[in-house]
Amino acid sequence: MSEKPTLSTVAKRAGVSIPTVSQVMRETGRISEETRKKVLKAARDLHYVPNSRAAAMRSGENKEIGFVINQLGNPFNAEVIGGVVELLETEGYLASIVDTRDDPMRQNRQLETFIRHGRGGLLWVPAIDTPAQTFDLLSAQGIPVVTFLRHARRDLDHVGIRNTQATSTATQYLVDLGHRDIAYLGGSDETVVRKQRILGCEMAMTKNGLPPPVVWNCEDNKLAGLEAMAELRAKHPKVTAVVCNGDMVALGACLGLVRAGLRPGVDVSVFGFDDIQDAAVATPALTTMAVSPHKLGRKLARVLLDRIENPDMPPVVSEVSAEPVIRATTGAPVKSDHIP
Amino acid sequence: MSEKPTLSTVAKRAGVSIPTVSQVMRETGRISEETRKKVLKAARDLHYVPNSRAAAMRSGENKEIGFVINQLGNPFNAEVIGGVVELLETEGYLASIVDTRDDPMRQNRQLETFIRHGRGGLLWVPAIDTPAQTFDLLSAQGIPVVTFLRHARRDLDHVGIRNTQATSTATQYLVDLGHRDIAYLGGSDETVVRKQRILGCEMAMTKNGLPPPVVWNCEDNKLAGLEAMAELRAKHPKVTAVVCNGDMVALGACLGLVRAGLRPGVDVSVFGFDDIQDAAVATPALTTMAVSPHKLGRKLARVLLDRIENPDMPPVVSEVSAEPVIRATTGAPVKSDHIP
DNA sequence: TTAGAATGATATATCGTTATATCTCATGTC
DNA sequence: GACATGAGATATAACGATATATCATTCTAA
Repeated sequence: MSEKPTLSTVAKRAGVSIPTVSQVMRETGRISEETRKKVLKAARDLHYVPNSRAAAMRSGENKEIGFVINQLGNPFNAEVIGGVVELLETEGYLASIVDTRDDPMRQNRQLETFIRHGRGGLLWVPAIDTPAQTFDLLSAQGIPVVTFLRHARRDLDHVGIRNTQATSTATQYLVDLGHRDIAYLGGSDETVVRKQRILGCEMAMTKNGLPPPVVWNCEDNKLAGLEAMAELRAKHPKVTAVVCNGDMVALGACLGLVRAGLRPGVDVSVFGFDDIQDAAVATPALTTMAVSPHKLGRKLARVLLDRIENPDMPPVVSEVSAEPVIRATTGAPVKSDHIP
Repeated sequence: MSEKPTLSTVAKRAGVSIPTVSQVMRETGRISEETRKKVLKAARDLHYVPNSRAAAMRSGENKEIGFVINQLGNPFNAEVIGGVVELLETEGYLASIVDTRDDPMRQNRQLETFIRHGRGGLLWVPAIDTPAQTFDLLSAQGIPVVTFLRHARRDLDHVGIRNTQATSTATQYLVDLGHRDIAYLGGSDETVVRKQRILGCEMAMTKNGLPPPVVWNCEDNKLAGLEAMAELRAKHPKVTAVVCNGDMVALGACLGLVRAGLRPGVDVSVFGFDDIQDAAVATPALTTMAVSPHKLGRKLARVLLDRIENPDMPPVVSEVSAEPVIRATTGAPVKSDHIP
């Protein structure tokens, strides 16, 4: 109802000057106990909350962070966000998150919006086909930026996953079980992440003297995974195991198998990626490569804070390993299928 | 790398005064074509992006909105957020979202953070047991606030769902199918929302001369729903249908039935709420009450923008109806169970 | 020819803060 | 008693923008 309280309002009510109130609020310790009490009482009475943007303008210290992500609904990302927010909160920072849906135009608008609205640092999953112009825009602002998952520029800090290593591990596990016809399922984009994952799968196959995997594209959600699995089975009936681009696809693939009267983990093995919450609850429970999204988020935030504190460090790259979690959707191939 | 470009930087480069650049950027139309071009070129060369916080400070117009929600991971909420962001974007607003996880203390910190960081309006799902002090804080700032889902204060604008009507419809549908022993499953909180939903269920029962439903608490996620269904069956074996507090619980309940060797929609009927994406994909597909979260989000944003435009209107309350979507988890009760 | 209007640019004050410099006393020292 | 010392408060300028008032010009009309 009433007008927003400011330093001036509080100062008037307490009968002191504006800088005095400012000093009390910032606890500089140079104000006598007596006036301090007067000021604090006035501030409480008026429900005064400092305006940190005005403060930021003067002092240069800006504690708002922007997080530009490619898919907000994704449960993995949701947990990453949780970790980011948690760490930033403890340091008094506020994070705002926007979803590019992998549209470079929207992304450019959003980054500009963040700059316009004065963010002190940015966390960023660069959209597919991000133009060079977008990177120029960012570097012209001299604002700290950390890329996440997709390592786009070497002159920017980066936090990501050891993708190649992860899918290589998953593939090797399937080969050790006895699988020979393995496919890579999911994704349709040309991202660094997906290329690395496919590469890991290929490397493991080659190392074992096997042909490279069939790569089958589809969007990263359950429904697409369900349909893609059916199509893949139709075109490549010999495939006995699939390494998936993500758990959503993997869960969809399992559903697809069940609908076709097949048992995931017995007739066809399915290996996921991410270890989202549903993976453990699903029936059968999903075998997957796990990275703790929460930890990843915390690390991401930490790298940004380090950069803010120390702007002149050389670029930092921090990659986290994924660990296999073996559940029920993987098993040895059924022999009879191989002797027609 | 370089320092952040400002009006002053651009003005110097273009050889004009600061207000001139400001006018060009704001397209007031009072600047000659010739100087306009000069200025625009300079701005482009420097990758100048206006600082809207400095602008907001002077002009009072603030296009940043805060959204304080109780559960960010929830897919229903994720879609609401999509709708909110979409509408706000078209009007040049930026939304930042924080997750209270229904903790009143955290919520208070977050609201204060938003005020501190100068938000021009707030969207808010009040946490359970929000203290009066929090409302005082908000009203002292004179900042536009719209509550969402949980209608806490009559002097604030509100957007929500017609909960009582919705569960009444669902329950009536089950009664019409022939069910007599119906339970309400899910939630453990004392929120307005849940009370309204239980009330709707009760009203429909009473109207049909039936006893009020058994109310069985559990958290709003799949795993909890799974366990709760088992417990409910053990304690109340006669129950042939459940109305659920949300789709996550409903899906969990279905899993629980399957694990117990029962068929959802045949042995026990399950009615969800929300119509999240998984509801249609699940096997069997979930019958549920659908509200379009996307539309709801757009409406929510619209109400806030109206309030910002017209601060002196009386409080607005806008409630949206939920529509039943009949799928496979509901059906007539099996007769044999009733004639032991 | 000259007052008056219209046009295009600039000067200045201001938003809510903080940094820096300055001021006013009381106190202590020689 | 004169002067330095320091604590506690305040005056002032700045951050990056916009609103308002003002200042040159040029153009129009009597």
